[in-house]
Amino acid sequence: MSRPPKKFRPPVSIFDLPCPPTAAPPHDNKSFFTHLDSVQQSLEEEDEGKIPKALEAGPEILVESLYKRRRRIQQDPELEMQLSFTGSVESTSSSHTGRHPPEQQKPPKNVRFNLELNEVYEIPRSSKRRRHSSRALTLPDASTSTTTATSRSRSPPPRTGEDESENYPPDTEEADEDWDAIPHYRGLPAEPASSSSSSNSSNGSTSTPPALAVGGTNNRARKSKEPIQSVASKIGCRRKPTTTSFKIPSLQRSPSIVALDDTSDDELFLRDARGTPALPTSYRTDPPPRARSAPAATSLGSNRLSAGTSGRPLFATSSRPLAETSSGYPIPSTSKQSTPGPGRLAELYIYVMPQNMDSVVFNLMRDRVQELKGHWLGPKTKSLATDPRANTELPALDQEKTTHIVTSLTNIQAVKRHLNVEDINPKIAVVNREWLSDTITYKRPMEPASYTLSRPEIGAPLKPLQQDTPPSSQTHRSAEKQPASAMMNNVHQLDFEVIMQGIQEGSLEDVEMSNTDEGEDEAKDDGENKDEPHQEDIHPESTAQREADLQRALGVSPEAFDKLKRENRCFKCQQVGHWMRRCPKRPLEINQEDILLQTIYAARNEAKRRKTMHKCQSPHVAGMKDEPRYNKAIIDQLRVLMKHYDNIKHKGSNENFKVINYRRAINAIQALDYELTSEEMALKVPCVGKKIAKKIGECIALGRIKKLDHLNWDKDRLQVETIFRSIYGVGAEKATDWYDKGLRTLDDIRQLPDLNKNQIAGLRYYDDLQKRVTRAEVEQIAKVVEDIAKDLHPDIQCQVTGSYRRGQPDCGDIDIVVARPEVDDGDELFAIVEHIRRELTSKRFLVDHLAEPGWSVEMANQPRHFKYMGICRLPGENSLHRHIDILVVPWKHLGAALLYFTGNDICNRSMRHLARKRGLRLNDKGLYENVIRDKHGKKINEGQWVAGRTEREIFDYLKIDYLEPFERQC
DNA sequence: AAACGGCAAAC
DNA sequence: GTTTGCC
DNA sequence: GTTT
Ligand SMILES: Nc1ccn([C@H]2C[C@H](O)[C@@H](COP(=O)(O)OP(=O)(O)OP(=O)(O)O)O2)c(=O)n1
Ligand SMILES: [Mn+2]
Repeated sequence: MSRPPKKFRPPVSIFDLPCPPTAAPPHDNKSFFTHLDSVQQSLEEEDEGKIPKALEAGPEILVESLYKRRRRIQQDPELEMQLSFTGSVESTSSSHTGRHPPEQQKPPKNVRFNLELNEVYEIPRSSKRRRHSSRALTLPDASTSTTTATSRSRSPPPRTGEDESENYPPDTEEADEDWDAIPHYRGLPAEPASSSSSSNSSNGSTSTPPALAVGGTNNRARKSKEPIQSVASKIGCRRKPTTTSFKIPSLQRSPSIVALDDTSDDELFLRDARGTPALPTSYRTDPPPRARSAPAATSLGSNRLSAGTSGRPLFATSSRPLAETSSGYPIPSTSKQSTPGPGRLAELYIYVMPQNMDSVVFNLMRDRVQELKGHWLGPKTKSLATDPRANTELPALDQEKTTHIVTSLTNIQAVKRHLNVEDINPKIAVVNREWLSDTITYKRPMEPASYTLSRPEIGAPLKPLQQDTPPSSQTHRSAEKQPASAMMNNVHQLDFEVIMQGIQEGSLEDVEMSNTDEGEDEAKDDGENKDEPHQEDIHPESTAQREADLQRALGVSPEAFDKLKRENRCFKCQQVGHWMRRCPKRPLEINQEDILLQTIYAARNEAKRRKTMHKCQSPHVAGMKDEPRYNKAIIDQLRVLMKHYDNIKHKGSNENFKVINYRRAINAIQALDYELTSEEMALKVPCVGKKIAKKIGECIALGRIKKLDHLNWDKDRLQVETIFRSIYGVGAEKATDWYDKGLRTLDDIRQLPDLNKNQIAGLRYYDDLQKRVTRAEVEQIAKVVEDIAKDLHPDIQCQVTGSYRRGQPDCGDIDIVVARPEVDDGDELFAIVEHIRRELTSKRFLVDHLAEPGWSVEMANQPRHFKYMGICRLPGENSLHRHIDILVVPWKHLGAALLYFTGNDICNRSMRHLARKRGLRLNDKGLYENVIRDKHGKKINEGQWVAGRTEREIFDYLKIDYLEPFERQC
């Protein structure tokens, strides 16, 4: 999407070095530190009231500088208020905008409605983001008891304690720490099957070495004081003298590398020692009242509030006051304008504020307004990739011309602040976005009083209206107090509108959209609360039709449907107390819903049932590999077939998925603990369909899959290409390419002049890399990395992931996730990965680099991660070269990173697929909601980060049972 | 009939 | 921009 | 190749 980040790493390859390579510690990352210096300098200049040098240094530095400055300001809410508008940077917004030409902003026609929906059907999402934005250091003992509460409290939709207990069956409630699942990891004797997971879990959490956490607290407090200081500490890191001795890790002691605590504690959030964002206290106290609909006339008084709106009943998820007609339809602004039609908006001069709006939606709004001949006064575009922290310069507000200010902000102060005005002409109506939605929908101006901001005045007492609350007794009670008609109009109507849309879109589950901030998580720091009540788009002309459709879709009789409606019951579960969109039964049972997850749970149940996990958790036990396996012939033959298809697959064809599915099927069969004795039986196995079942049938009957014999495959090609592909950096294409060129052996390949550096390394260490790594060696290697990392910061935490964490008996490589409590800043993390890389390279532990992370100005200070991939080797004559992957991640992404890096790949793909089906997006940083995709499934916005701090959080959000790492062997 | 992971370096 | 390969 |  955007141009590749500027890497400052010179294109020199250390692979040009003579063999055996001793990996000259590459080039210091000069520009990174140059950058740090310049940032520090400009900060100091700013402190002295000078114009920062950076102002002359070009946009990127400027942005950086401003950001730093902003961060400092954030520590002082008051200062922040004053300054949040002064630091706008033309260059950022324009340059970003430039990368997204208008036509890209405009999605294809068929997406539109969707987008609009996204905009219209938003669900208040209380100030969850805030809670993510900074996190108190979790003290080990506290964490144990609060972990579950934490993840619960964050699981949307909000649920009551009652619901939660439903959702947290005792056996999944606990024990997500691997050192419990894998006792020896901690140096404990393996004795797993006996101890229940529950007793294990508390053990695990509390056994986190307290020293680390405590040290972290102190550190954190110091570090967070001043960005300058943190910059300085980075520089200090550069100057850190290189230690010379290389310690051979003790083979006796188990590495203490297991200290990563994959838990969090929201309750401790407020005492965040790091002093992160320093949000105004009103946003830090929790829980912020959620979903208040603006009592219409409260406080926009000065901004043209029409009479007659206050006192209207306001219900549920809508802030739109009801018309007396009980129709619930929006009220046209004045009678004289009430004839809808094109050109009806010609008298409107609309200023739409981009804050808190999805760029796609924003740009759609603009198009619609212009189509309807309205005048657009706000910013012309909002680009997809604009850094939400950069204050984009808004066009000045024309106090005379403007008729409406449309905003997603929740209070008038914020509006003024963002517009950089003292006051707003009372003639200008300040309205929420639903005003615009309805105005567009009905092609005529709506009555502004029905669309007031949700929190007109900061600090104004909020009416304790129940809305958007989880199905709880409380909700229930108050809900029932509402006149039924009102509730119908507001809630049920909303629900079936939304659901109908979902039906039309082919998915019931994907329609839940929420507020539309985009971009990376909590970057925003406005004082705004996000729980603006949402409004629903109402299409009177089609309501009846949709209702009928919904009734049919739900499979109930019209009478029953009517009854549900009358009695305010959830359409889905038919219970009272919540509505469909808040139905705790949502989503449907996973096993019915997602076949891929079926394979996961098959593996899980298998693992549990057999209770053999302890075998593979111990390094000294052969593990699953040697276990008696059922269906061996079937598996082996399917494997051959898969390999064949894998090799002959052509891009663009189905072969890819064929192979994937073969793999799934094979894995599913592998998880069985019984012999397949018939085709029908095989058909029941997840991911085994007609064709594979038939082959299995053949195998059972004849001992051989017929296809294998009639395959006109090129056996030599398969064999050779398989070898080629086992070279790191070589895939199917390259292998075929080489075979076609007549190359047949590794030595042939070694002669090639145009190998890339990964292929060179792959060849150089080919023999070693083919060998599996014992768990014991993984631990030794991890210890080396951990020690070095802790040299830099003693509170850094490391965790071995990959197949090791899944308890596999041996590993293809070493995968390590590194994080530092509370640290999200990419620059700091980069300093960590650089430190590890440099130190271990100079110790000759790292001998080659396969992929080194790059730092780029554009991404400065972003909460990003860094992946290092290289070749390492323990000291000693006989040690082999090993592939090592080190992932340094922001603290807040730790859970997502662990989930991703623990795998296995199938599990990841399944979970991502599931997320996707629900309109979410899962990656190694977290779970994002509100993702809009084009018709090819390509995402067109980032979505909002909603989970990722802990693994459990992600499982919770996806509403699937937590899977222990060893249960992720899909 | 339309899904099937996400990312980024390399091309 | 698309392809290739990786986790 | 399998599933919804
Ligand atoms: N196609 C893939 C491959 C890997 N991964 C993730 C999950 C893996 O667990 C993790 C590490 O990748 P590895 O290649 O190291 O795989 P494993 O550690 O699972 O197995 P091995 O024993 O081969 O290292 O990366 C993924 O998401 N998708
Ligand atoms: Mn691995």
